[in-house]
Amino acid sequence: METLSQRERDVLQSLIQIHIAMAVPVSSQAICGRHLSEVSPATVRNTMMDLEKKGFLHQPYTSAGREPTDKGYRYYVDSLMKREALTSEEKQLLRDKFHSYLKDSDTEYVFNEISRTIAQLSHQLGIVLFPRFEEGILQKLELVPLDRKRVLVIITVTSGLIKTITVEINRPSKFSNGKRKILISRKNLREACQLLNQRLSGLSIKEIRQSIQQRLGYSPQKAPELFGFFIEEANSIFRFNSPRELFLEGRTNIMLQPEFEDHHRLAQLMEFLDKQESVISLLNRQAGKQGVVVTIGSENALSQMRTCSLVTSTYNIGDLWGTVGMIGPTRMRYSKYISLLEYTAKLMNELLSEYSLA
Amino acid sequence: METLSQRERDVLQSLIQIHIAMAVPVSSQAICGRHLSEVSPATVRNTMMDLEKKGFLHQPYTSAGREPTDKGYRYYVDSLMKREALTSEEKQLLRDKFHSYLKDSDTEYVFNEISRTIAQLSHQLGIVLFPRFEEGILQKLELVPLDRKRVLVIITVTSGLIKTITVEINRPSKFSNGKRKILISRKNLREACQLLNQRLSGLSIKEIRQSIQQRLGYSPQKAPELFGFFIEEANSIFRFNSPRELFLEGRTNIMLQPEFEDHHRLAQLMEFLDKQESVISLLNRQAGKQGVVVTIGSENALSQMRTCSLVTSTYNIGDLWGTVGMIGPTRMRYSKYISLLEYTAKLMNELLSEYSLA
DNA sequence: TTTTAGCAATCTTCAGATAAGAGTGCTAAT
DNA sequence: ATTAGCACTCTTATCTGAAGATTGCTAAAA
Repeated sequence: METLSQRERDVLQSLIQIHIAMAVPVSSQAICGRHLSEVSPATVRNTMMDLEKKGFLHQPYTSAGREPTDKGYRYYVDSLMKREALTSEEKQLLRDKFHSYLKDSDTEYVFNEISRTIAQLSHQLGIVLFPRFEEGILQKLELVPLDRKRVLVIITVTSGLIKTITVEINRPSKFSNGKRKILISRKNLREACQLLNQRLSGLSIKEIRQSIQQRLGYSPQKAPELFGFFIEEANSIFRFNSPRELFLEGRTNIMLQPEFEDHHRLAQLMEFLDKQESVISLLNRQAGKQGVVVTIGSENALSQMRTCSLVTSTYNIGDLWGTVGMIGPTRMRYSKYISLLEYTAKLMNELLSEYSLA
Repeated sequence: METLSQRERDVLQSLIQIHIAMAVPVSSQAICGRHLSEVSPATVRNTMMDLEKKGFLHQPYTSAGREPTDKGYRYYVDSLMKREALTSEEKQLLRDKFHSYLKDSDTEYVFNEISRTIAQLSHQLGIVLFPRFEEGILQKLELVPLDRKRVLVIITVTSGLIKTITVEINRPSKFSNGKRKILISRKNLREACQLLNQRLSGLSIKEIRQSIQQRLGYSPQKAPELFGFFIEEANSIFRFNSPRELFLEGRTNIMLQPEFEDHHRLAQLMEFLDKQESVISLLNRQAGKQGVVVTIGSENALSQMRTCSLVTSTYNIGDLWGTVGMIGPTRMRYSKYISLLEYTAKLMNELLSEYSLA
């Protein structure tokens, strides 16, 4: 990492703090007025020129104040910024909110409210991505007959999280080529269920989907048709990429930021946010990183995110993990929001594992 | 309804058509140029004055062209507009899309895609509201043990739609005041389940929630604790107002309309859309109406919707019904979009009932 | 060598002025 | 009842100049 003189560090830090608060290019005077009153504006100006040459600042036009570049923010986040811890009131507020959500045992509701809370406290866009169910280890699989044609598959992974999927057995398809009808009897189901559990439990959902064919083979000893069906349909049964895994709240917060006065830029971002898959894939790049991760502006690669920062943290529910985070303009209060996400993730780790989630 | 002369009707219709296409105040000249070439602009001007006096038109400023008022649009939709049927290509496209969604039997995905399709074809905001499960008649209720503490409740209503809810049995609560633990044995569950079905099936979910106390009483003959639990928790078990009942797609479409150049107005609308409950309650006002319903601008009462129109239709899945619709500026192509929603609802009626939905 | 004061130069922003143009409303003629 | 003609109104775009913010540079001071 590039080294900066103490003076440069002071100026950069001060400038960024002012810029975050005021959302306009910062002048040498402003810096002296607020933080560095011991030196003159001229001195600060000289330092600013140096910082600009090194790529930490940028001048929107000749003889305007300076704004931090993405590189400037990066340096700030990595080396300058002092974390602002949440106050005990804020922590209590968060705890209380979590407990009130959890009264309702509807998982989706809980996740949605969490993203809403993040949005509320940060005035940014709050994000929660459902735990990556695919990575979960199958604990138990149950089959419940619904009617003549449909079976409910209940998949429990070791975290205790469950997913239910309705499958239609006798739908016209390649497999049952119009001729044989599979009988859904209690007995059939019980046998199939037992065998599936024997063969599949302990594997991750992903593994199951990928290798069910080999694992089960076409050994037609018991309940062969139901088996055939599961093998045939494994891809859709064990696939969990529902668009409903992603919870975004607080779009308005972002809209109201001055950097999105430009209508066109805003439209681009919103279009991007509307495509859940692309947001999910953005979040997946952060997968596996420890702690809170900040991705600033152009570090995001995607053009729609060029002027935005993404702050994320991973949370864990048993052996499953998901992502919680926020999106806002690069000019955001990292020092506070990092703590917010850290604490939110911690609460999720603590509280969500203990409760029933479906 | 107010009666208008043929001339007035011609002018109003022509003006609205032009306004929908051009998004600017319409001049007398424009009307003569496009539709009423047999009369002079001066004549049209006179008629426009009459229409303005009657409240159908409005002039943004002296000596500008005219725009339709909400009343003008209302008259247009009720008496002037010729429905534009979908072309057979469009119908086929819709059918194809539906069939491709239904390959995946994830209900939420299907509903989400439908709202996305509406958005795509109309360039407005597409809306789908999940069927009102509350109105459904309970067909069957099943209890499946998940682990020591949790039971999965599977509720099937007569349409065949199902919902699953995880309930935690031994959570600390008013009811089990810290002392007695309810045992979740297969036998206990089977008995409770049987009894619940006996007493509750044939009732609507709403009725069950409201009157479960009376219906089950505290008759502690069999599985008394489990029973007590269900009575105690009926309100949360049989409540379905998940925020995930509402599917909105295509926010960007609306943003790009010229009427939302004003940032502040846009922010207000988006804030409104972000509060799912308020959108749901807006949709619920259309509940029970037949066919496609158009609500124009201030007819919506809500200030955030003052400049928008809501077009909705009801669809049915068995005995359940839901709402599908769109939101856009009052200046929208009603003639086409009404047909679009009508056909979409028809497809939903036809296709969704036959498939497994969970 | 580092810091600072002083100052011309640069660029934005805003208010006001002007010109062009679109469209109406009115009047009088058809 | 319709229309042509025309003055009038209001918007929009472009330009201007003044005010103000802020810089970069130079030369002096620390």
